[in-house]
Amino acid sequence: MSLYKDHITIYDIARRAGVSAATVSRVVNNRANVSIATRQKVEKVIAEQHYEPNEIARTLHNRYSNTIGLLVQSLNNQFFVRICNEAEEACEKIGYTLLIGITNNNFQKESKLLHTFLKKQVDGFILLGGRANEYHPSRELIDEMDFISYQVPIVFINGGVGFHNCFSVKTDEAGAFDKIIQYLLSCGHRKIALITGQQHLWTTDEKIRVYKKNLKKQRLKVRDEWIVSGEYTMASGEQCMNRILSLKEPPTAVACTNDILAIGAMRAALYKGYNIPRDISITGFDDIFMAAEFVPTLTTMRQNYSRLAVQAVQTVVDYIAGKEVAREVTIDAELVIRESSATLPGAKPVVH
Amino acid sequence: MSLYKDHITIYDIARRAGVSAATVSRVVNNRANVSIATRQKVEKVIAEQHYEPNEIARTLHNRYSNTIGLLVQSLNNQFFVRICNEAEEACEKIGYTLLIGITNNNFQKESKLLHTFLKKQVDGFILLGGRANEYHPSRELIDEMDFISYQVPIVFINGGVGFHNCFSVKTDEAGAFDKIIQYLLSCGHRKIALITGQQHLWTTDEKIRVYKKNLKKQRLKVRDEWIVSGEYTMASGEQCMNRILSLKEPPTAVACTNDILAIGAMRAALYKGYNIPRDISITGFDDIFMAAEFVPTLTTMRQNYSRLAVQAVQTVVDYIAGKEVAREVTIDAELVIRESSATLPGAKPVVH
DNA sequence: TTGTATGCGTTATCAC
DNA sequence: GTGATAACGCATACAA
Repeated sequence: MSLYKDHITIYDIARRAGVSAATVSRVVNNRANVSIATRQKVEKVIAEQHYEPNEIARTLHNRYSNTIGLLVQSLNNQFFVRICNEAEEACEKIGYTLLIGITNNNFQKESKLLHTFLKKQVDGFILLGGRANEYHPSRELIDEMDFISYQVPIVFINGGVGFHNCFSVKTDEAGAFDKIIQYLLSCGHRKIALITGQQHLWTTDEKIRVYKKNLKKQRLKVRDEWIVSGEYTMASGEQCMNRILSLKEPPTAVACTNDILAIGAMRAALYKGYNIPRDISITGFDDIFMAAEFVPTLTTMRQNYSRLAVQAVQTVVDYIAGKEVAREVTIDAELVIRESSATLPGAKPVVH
Repeated sequence: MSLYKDHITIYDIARRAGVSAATVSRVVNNRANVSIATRQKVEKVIAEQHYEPNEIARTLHNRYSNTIGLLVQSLNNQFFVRICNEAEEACEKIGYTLLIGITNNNFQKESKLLHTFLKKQVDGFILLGGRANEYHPSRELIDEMDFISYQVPIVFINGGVGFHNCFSVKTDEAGAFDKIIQYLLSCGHRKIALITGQQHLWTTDEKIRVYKKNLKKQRLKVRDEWIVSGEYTMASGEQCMNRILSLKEPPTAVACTNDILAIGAMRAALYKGYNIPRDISITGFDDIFMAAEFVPTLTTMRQNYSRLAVQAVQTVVDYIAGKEVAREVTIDAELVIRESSATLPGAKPVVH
């Protein structure tokens, strides 16, 4: 490897400005104890030479890299993308760099990235999706998280149940799903089916629970064949919907546990010639961009992306600054009514 | 900031193993000149202590961080996301880390990220979208790129015209757009409109040129009102399409310069009650995931994401390894015929 | 206010 | 085959 990197260092500046490296450092870091004359002299040389401090050397000395590692399951789900965007912005605002790692829901890769980033001295982790969302994490996973969180803070977004030493920022998924199911009920729907992604994920199981609870409260029968679980992909949403549409007694509404599934479900219904929402209502969860772009547009719960991300970043930063930090923060979601859901005759919808 | 980081260092291992730090380093780096006995002894301690070398210190010494910075315009366009994914995978395979920065098409942010990453000692840059796509880059931009590329290699993906010191990996956009226009012509379409994003972008202007060239070759009139330019958003695609549909003499086909625009165009047509492709054919460019997910699915040109990304990463790595590297690499795209385009009576489509 | 010396964790050079 | 030492670029404690 040819060594062609040849950077200007603090010593070059010092020599040219006729001062010591320490003084240059003071100027660069805006320390008070530098005379105006010296400061100006040094600043002039810095500008002339386009000097930029070496962050690697800084990190080695300071022990802090001003970098946060964000491990995300996939960037194919716009939900994750929006969180990344917001987190990146939040980081930039406070002079941090966000290191994004894509795990592809591959446990090994997730583990590898965790260590790679740790070796790069990230100051903390934000975990989004992936195995941390398991409802019942394995002993091995817990051990790994303990190993990491012993060194730097870990913040989960919408996940991380059962990791005692970590932090968690999450949408009030139960409350949010409650809202949308109650909305469908208030629209007069009595035959409501449920399409979910993988079970045993925190975000899935909570919603199934809320769905059942609401039906029971309305004294409606919970039918097993109306609860169809696949995985969180559009193709799976289609398959689940096809299953539902082929039932002897199809429902009038289908609630999906995320938007990707809902859009898959809409595709399936559209292909079979159904009119949405006239023939069947469909709802999602997340409010990804596509929810407003598909035809018809999707009724869904909007997660507060910005607050989720900002809170996660802030938690890392506050923690390493030694501040007192809440172990768990819950954030509300908002019902967004669009074209994919209809009100049945005689009903008057209630929005909470 | 409380200093709670307290890592195990090579000296800790050395002390515990009863050897010198130099020897531990040799073991860690798999150097040959270490006796088997010593090696095993050291490895045992490393495993026991869960020692992981500090990459920051390594980078400071080696001058190489094994990190590549990827500046991307946005992660909301799935095209960019796929490139990021592929690049990240390519990096991981060769022990590199990909540092993703999101510029939001904000020139200032792009510039800032460039310097931030440089200070973090990235070994090279990959630039995806953003101002580098300008057909005629400003003097100021060229100067900035020169400043950077003097220090580390810069590789543009689908852009970077006019930066003499940089590298470029690009889809053969002209050839690819040629294919899809010729396909539409071979389907019998004679009235073909064009929807584009911002002009003065390399990727836009090339396609306009190819569009005009093909019409002229067929002795078809190039009508100004059939060339509608907006920006690369779905909403803009809708607006452009509405403009086209309100013409006295609407076309039978609309070619769009990317998939996002095409999906916007389809939305607009669907809302007005048009049947696609019976009433009007629509084509895109890129083959993002949504192209296969929208109803109807979109006929488009598939860019070779994997090759684009792998080639870009390889270019950086080869260059810093001192190898001879091609300044420009062009990669073919592939026509993907789906539901959104129809063949007019009597025509027989030709696929190149 | 400024300079000197030292350490951050690692690797390379040079002895032994 | 192994160890001592210097250097990477920066920032701080301490001295002046």
